[in-house]
Amino acid sequence: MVALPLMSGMPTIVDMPLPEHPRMSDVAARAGVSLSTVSRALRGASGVAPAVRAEVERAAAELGYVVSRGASSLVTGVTGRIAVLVPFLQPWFFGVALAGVSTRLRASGQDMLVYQVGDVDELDAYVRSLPLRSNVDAVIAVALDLGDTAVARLDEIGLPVVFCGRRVPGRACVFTDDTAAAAGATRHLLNLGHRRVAYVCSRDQTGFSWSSRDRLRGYEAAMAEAGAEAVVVTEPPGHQGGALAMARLLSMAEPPTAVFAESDDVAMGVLQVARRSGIDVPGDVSVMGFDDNDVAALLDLTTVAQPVTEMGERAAELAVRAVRAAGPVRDHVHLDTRLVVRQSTAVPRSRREGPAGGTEQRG
Amino acid sequence: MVALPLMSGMPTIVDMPLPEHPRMSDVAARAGVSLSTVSRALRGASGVAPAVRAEVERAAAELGYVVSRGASSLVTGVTGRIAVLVPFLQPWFFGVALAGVSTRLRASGQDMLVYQVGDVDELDAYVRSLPLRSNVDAVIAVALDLGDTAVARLDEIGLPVVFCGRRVPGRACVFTDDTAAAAGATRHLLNLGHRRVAYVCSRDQTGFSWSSRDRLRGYEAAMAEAGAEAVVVTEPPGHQGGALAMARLLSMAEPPTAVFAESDDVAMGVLQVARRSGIDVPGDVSVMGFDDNDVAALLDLTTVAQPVTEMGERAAELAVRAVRAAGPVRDHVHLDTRLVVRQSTAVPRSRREGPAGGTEQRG
DNA sequence: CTGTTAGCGCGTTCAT
DNA sequence: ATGAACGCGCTAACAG
Repeated sequence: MVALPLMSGMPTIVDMPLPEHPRMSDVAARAGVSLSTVSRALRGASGVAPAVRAEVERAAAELGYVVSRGASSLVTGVTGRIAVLVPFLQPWFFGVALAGVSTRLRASGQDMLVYQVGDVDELDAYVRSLPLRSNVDAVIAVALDLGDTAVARLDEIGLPVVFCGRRVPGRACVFTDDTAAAAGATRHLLNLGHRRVAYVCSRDQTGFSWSSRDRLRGYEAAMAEAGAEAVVVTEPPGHQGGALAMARLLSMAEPPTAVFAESDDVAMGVLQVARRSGIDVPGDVSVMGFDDNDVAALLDLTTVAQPVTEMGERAAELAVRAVRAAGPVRDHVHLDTRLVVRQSTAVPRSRREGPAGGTEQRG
Repeated sequence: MVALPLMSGMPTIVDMPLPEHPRMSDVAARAGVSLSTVSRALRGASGVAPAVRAEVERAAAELGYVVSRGASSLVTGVTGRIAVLVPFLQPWFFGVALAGVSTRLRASGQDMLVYQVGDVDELDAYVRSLPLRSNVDAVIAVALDLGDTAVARLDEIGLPVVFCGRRVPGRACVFTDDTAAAAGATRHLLNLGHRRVAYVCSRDQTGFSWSSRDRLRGYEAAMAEAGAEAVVVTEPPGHQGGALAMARLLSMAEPPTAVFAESDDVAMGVLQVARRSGIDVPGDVSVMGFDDNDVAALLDLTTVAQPVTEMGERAAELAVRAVRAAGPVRDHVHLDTRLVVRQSTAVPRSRREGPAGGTEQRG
């Protein structure tokens, strides 16, 4: 083997192609000032002569220089990053919520780190060991119940937490009143004249609560209030669960005349089975959803609309505020839902054909 | 005002509540070794006596110590973060793709930074100034055409780029053959006996390509091959565009007997208008989608399925490899699509009622 | 208003 | 196999 004469200190082919990014010292040299001045100027700190500031900015622009966040966060402790925890990434809700968060964070130049924590164990693993240490400035938990231990851990680290989609006493959170909304939706069905109103809720397989319990409570309250008997069917999440639920409801001795599904997704399974069974909606049965996702409009589904994008934006807003305040932010942001009445709900057949009379049609 | 005797150097109430995280020196002290040894041990580097390594790990665990990525990336240049660029966050496709990326990155302990770049200007702004400098190790562009200048800029910085959902010569990418898939879907309709097959494509408002052009090409090729005349209707994206398109198609002198929509989302608008117009699907008109999103199954839509989750996973895989290799990775990962035949496509009515005979039903 | 100094927490040479 | 020094790129205290 031939010994190649590689003198150290001499540039070799190896270190030439490194496209060395300009550093702050390069900018300083070009602008003819010191490092601190560059730092101050670029950071918008006070105490820099306007002319000097302009000169520094020009030099930076010409060099294509961008401050290294990694380096500055090492000393400031601020990373410019915010973590968003979601149980799933696929469902409509989370995409929309993330879009809201993203929009808000872009406005303040923060970056969005997204973690999918499918079950409580993953969540725990995330909170425990992974990348919290000097990795993010705040955490936004979307439609997620962080356990007490997880929250305690975040507190210990001094990391602000914002809950999005769930009301948590004593914590920064943005939420809608699921219970009241579900009660309102149920009352709408009752007011139409329905008595047998069934509720389809999804089994909580992952240990999280998707506001599921709250909606159930609202339904039950409204039913009790009206003296009607609650009929609750529990199936797996998603439209498949909705389909299973509807199949079960249709095999009851006295099938319901109205079905309130926990979410639009579930409602779609209900609609599918209804259609395939030749059951007219809303003629034979009314169907109510929850969410107002983009398919709901398409299917003419009456549903409860939540301002999901705004929830994301507001949650991000709280997170940013918490970072800036460097102290606890405990705001509760309560957003309104609204009932969107479409074609999937109507007066029950019994009412139309009954003694009340009117312009009802038969056959 | 009373002057408070605050001696510097003396701990005040201000710096006491800071929940000081343990640093590497704390671990070193507790294990009775030096910083370098702790660093080596925790990083799994060679040259540490097994006993010492165990001792260090124990000390770290007891202190709840986690290595600061910020600090280590300052010296190694590796951030452990990968940026994912998406044009939108809401559509089904992106949620699923992100889930794939997330899963793969979790496996190697990388974090996922998500940026929504709604139009080319935002993209440019992102690539140009924002957080690239020592902020991420690689970039995954999902269903996005990075312009040449943007790519050149990333090259300049030395940041690996992986394209997900689009074939880019000379670049790492994972993709499906949209042209072939669209051609296959079109041929399926032609083989059923349809001659007037319309294509609904969405206007590219943002300057991005959603594989739209490729699918159109496949459709046109298959039509030409069969000697059939191409009928292309262009409308805004989403199901609203699909609805508009179907309305236009239905007002033609000779409406098509089959409609091939660029995406399932568009197809849903087509289905909606068909249903509202009392047009039977597939009796009067066949409808074909593209994507196989979760609603397609619900609506019995025949469509082209893409392995979106796998696309995300493979893209992340390439990104991780590029980071490790520290050199260019140019793999092309070609994934297969498949036609999912459901109830929205069938032999055209003319064929069923025509001279071919058979067990067709009338009325 | 500006420059100088001293670290932020860690990886990486070198010695030993 | 281990430890001491140095520096990653930047900000924060000081001095001038």
